[in-house]
Amino acid sequence: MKKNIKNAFSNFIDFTDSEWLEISKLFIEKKYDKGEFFIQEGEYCNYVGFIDKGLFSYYYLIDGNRSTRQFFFANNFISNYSCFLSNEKSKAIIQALEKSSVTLIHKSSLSQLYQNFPKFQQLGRMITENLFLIISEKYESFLLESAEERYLNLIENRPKVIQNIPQYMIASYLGITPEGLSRIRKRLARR
Amino acid sequence: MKKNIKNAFSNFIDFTDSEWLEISKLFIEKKYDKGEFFIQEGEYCNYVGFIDKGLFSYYYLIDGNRSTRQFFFANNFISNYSCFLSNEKSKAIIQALEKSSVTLIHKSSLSQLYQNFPKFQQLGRMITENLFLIISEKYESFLLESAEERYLNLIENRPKVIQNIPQYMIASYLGITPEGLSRIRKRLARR
DNA sequence: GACGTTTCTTAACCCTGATCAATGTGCAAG
DNA sequence: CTTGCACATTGATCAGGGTTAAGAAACGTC
Repeated sequence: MKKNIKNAFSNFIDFTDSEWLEISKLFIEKKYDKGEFFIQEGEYCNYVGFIDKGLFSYYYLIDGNRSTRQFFFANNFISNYSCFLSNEKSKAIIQALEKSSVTLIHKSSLSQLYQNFPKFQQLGRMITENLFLIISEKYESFLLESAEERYLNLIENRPKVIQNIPQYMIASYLGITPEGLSRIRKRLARR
Repeated sequence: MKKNIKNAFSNFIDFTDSEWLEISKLFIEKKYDKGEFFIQEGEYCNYVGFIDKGLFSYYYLIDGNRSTRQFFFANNFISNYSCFLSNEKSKAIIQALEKSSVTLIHKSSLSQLYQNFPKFQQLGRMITENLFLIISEKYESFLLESAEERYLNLIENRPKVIQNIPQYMIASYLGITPEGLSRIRKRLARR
């Protein structure tokens, strides 16, 4: 599945086949079963991943309640990137919602890539920019849209995947309670 | 005022005095009067700045209404960084709220720095990470706090500066209407 | 110092979604 | 099958903040 990440990279970086051979040696492929953790609360985050297949959720436990911040879908990077960078323990939890397959890069491998391939420095920016854009969009959607609109957008943009996610997680992701989402769904169904 | 940005950089990058001499040649110091624009809607954003002194607001015009997203304070980077990176025209406006002083770096100068000082590549990450953290915090505050709490935090964290900003901008920044903020202020005053 | 403009406040009413509590549904394990 | 648990729905009530419209205050300018 390394070709997925190769495709993703090649949008940003040109490299030769022999370079790619050396680079891809540093990648680790890992499978996750449903419910398995990419990172647990209190752990250090030493990997950035690229999801070849599957789905993860990124959430906090606030007073024992799951508060979902992100879903990570296939063909996107996955990480608690703040912690990856800051070397602090993760306050968030990242967990597979279904059987998934990820290409991992260890922090030290990334440093190695930065050194051996200066152009690879762009990768660090690329990942951060990627995350930056995702969060910007979410932030905008909170300012400009109602919960109902956010829900409709989610259905629009992630039609199939959303079907596999329990509603209380979707609600939390939308920033509302399960009851709130249930009412929105009822309201929409009446049309 | 270049020493401000030097201090900021030296948290991330070590360089010698002679390196710094070469680097700092690429910086441009610019003064902004109150109301002057760092970037206008529809312009390309070819500069990243570092605010030595002053205050800027970053906003959209939505149906003619100012919708404030950020304030940029002294000793922080300033940019419409998405546009800086993507080379698209800015949809946002960045405007000085008071007499300000900024150290600018042109995009081409930054590329030059990247080439001449590979370790400078970190700068790109640093800026993006900086913006990423800022927006993450704001996003969290929207999910977890009421407008009143966000207002109190703002007073707590930016006690003096906030006094110079008209309330309708603060309201917009907090994601509420001026009327809403007025009510909150009244409620707080009664205590 | 009077005027117009911009900003801020207040009030009445409305809407969205939170909270709390009860009920319903689906599925897994015994 | 049935017991139990997690998840979803529903209803009643409530609070925060939006909208609209009006007036008050602050400020710049002549």
